[in-house]
Amino acid sequence: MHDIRLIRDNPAGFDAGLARRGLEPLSADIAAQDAQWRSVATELQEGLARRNEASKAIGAAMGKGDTATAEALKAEVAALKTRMPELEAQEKALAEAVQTRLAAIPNLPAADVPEGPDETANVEEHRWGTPRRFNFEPQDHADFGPSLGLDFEAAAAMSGARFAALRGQMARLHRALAQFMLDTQSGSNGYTEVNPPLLVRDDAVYGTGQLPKFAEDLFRTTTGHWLIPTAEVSLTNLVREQILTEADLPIRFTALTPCFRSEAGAAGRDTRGYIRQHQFEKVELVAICTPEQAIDEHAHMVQSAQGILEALELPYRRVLLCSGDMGFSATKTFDLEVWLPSQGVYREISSISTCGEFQARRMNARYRPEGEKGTRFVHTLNGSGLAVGRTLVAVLENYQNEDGSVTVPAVLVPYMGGITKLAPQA
RNA sequence: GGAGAGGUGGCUGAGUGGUCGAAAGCACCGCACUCGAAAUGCGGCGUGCCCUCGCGGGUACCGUGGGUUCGAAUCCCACCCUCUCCGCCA
Repeated sequence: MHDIRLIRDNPAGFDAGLARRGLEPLSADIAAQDAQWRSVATELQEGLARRNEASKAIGAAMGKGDTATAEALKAEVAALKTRMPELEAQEKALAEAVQTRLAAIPNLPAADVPEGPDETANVEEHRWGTPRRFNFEPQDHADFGPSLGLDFEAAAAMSGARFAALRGQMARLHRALAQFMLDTQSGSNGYTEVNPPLLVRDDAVYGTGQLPKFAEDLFRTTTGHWLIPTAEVSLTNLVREQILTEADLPIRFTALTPCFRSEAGAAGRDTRGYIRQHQFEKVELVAICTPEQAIDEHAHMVQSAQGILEALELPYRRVLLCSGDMGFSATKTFDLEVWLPSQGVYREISSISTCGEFQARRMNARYRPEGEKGTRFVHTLNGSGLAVGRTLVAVLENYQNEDGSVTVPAVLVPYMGGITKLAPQA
């Protein structure tokens, strides 16, 4: 959510930011709507002021027992009030129109975000690890996975496309990955482990920015709840409508949760394999901090996510997203992409964004700066640390052997009860 | 799901139709006292929005949304949430 004052004060700057996102200028339109609202609001307030004045006089007259004066004043106010309902309705409609307008505008890119229309303009910043040289043709996990317990067929029979069941060693490996990630993030990386709600109300999803624009990407229950598409929603909303103490910041949360996405706009993309599912697990990282802390928190979050890939010895690269490829609420985003040998490409496995006060405004999440009066909006950040399903795919593909087995990464062996290899089950 | 109680400022908590943005206490800030601190005393201290160059003025806000009234924290309706008891349940 943008501050209307910023648009009033610097319309050109606002439109320039939108242009970097590939959007048409909106400031003139919004400013006009806003001016109209203010004029109506002022007129309404003047009417209310006169009414309040007269009502006080009525109270005073009645206190003195002067019924005649009181009755005369009552008649006067009644006449004065005839125009009020209309003005009130107008004011409300105009205020809502401006709000609705603002709520649908994405965050503006930070100054150091490269400009570009789509992912082709993203900038690779860092590369870690060397893709393994196979002395055989590396296979697609969708091909050799099923014999290791990755069951698409049975899941499709009960749930349809984009669902999978993990069995036996495969389920264990998935759990090991999740546990390892959660332990690491809640340990030395300093994120407080949370087990949050997976079903949330409109306000929460609006707060993080998935609503109102992206309802079609979400699942909704018959009770009107939304299934979270990411724990970013639950973790960030942990501070909604709160006034935090500066000394408590930064606050870091992590959670291992299922995520639910309808993938409405992804028809035909990644239909094979375990890359794009309606339901997947993810270890999420969220930070709530002051504006001054945000850059360091972002760096720390990136480190926290990269650390997982490095511990698993999975080659990856870090990409700074260009203005046109960022999500709705982000002002700056790094993606981590892991090497998938079967496709010979790096695929997104984590997205780490700083949102400035964009989400905080929507959630009304503030803090009280020390030695300053009043409150300020917090900054919010979120990132995957990591997507468990996609990490499983990366492990399977990078650690595959010619005989169809998969070596368990060393760091996971303790989580596997000593199992060092997934072997095909005929 | 049923019955009951309740949601008031950063916190605790008064207030059941008018002069209530709201008593009191705590917390916080300033001043006094003190070598300094504590204790004590005095004063200050909510937020959003609109108008104004500014001083300042106006308006809204007592869970949320409607309604009654000249006037609503206070009365009415709906909803949300919390607590207690009962039922059910992993």
